[in-house]
Amino acid sequence: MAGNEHFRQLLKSGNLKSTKHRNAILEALEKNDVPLTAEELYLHLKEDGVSISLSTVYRILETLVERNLAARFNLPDENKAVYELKHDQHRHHLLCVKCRKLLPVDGCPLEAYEKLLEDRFGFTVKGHQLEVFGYCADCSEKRDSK
Amino acid sequence: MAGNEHFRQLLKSGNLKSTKHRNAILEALEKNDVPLTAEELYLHLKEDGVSISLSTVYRILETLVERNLAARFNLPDENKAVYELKHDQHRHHLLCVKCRKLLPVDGCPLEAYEKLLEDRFGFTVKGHQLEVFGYCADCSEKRDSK
DNA sequence: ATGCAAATGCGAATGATTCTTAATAATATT
DNA sequence: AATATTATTAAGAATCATTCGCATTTGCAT
Repeated sequence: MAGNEHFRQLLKSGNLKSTKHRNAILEALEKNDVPLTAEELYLHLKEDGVSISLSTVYRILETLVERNLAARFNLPDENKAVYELKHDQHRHHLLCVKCRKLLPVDGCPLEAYEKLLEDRFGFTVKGHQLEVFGYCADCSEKRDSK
Repeated sequence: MAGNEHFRQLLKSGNLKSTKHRNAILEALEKNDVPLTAEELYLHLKEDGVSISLSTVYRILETLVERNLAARFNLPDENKAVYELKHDQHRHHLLCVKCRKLLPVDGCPLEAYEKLLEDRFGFTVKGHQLEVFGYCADCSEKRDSK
């Protein structure tokens, strides 16, 4: 129950009641530190002894995204969405196309580019989505030595 | 039938037979110049008098992506995939979150960043996916004047 | 403690995508 | 130009992710 109070605050900041399920989902997202699908979250909670309905998982995630506490996006070649907590530091991910591992990377290279887009196209940038994919260190090694 | 020979070449380059349906899909993708969903393509073809099955559209798109003639990705807040032809110039898109228009932008700001990732994480970058979203010139104006 | 609004469970409904199988069409060969 | 070979397509069923509807339960202000 360590971070419970922390999550309660977070939820209050979005005008949301603090419930067992919401706390559990926030905790799972924080603990894992990589984007997860609704079903992965559902299974993690189950393992932790939290009984929950899959549709509730979806509903909670939708709410968190709505209140800007979480982000939803898609990884390449997947037809399901993943979710992660909004971090202080804006971040992206490296996706290994071989082992499908995800490596979070803090920081972002796009500030200058977005200014350029605003100047050149009169487009008001509100955000972006960037995923980089390739071979992680482990899988690169194996490929090299082959 | 203007570009037929052009598409035939393209398909041959991927070891694919040139068929009415594949040509029609390539033509629709080229003509529209923005990413389209499988269903949008299906409807466009229908309007052009090309009778095709939706599952064939999916299968052809999958094949084109496999052979690296097209790219598949997801736009924010959509749970369906869109497809576009691979262009000579690597490109990204500006998505207007208000009117949902898509504006293609040639060029890419990520070369330096990818080198940095390779150095810092030993990650071998094969590609990336970047979509920028915000308000297009038209929709920005309306917001300003409000 | 009580009541009301918000949250949840459960299963059905929807929407996108993939699969299966029989029929058809595109190419290489004659 | 006809044929054999093999890839491609149609049609709809099946699957998977996600959303919805409604009855029940829970959190929280009073």
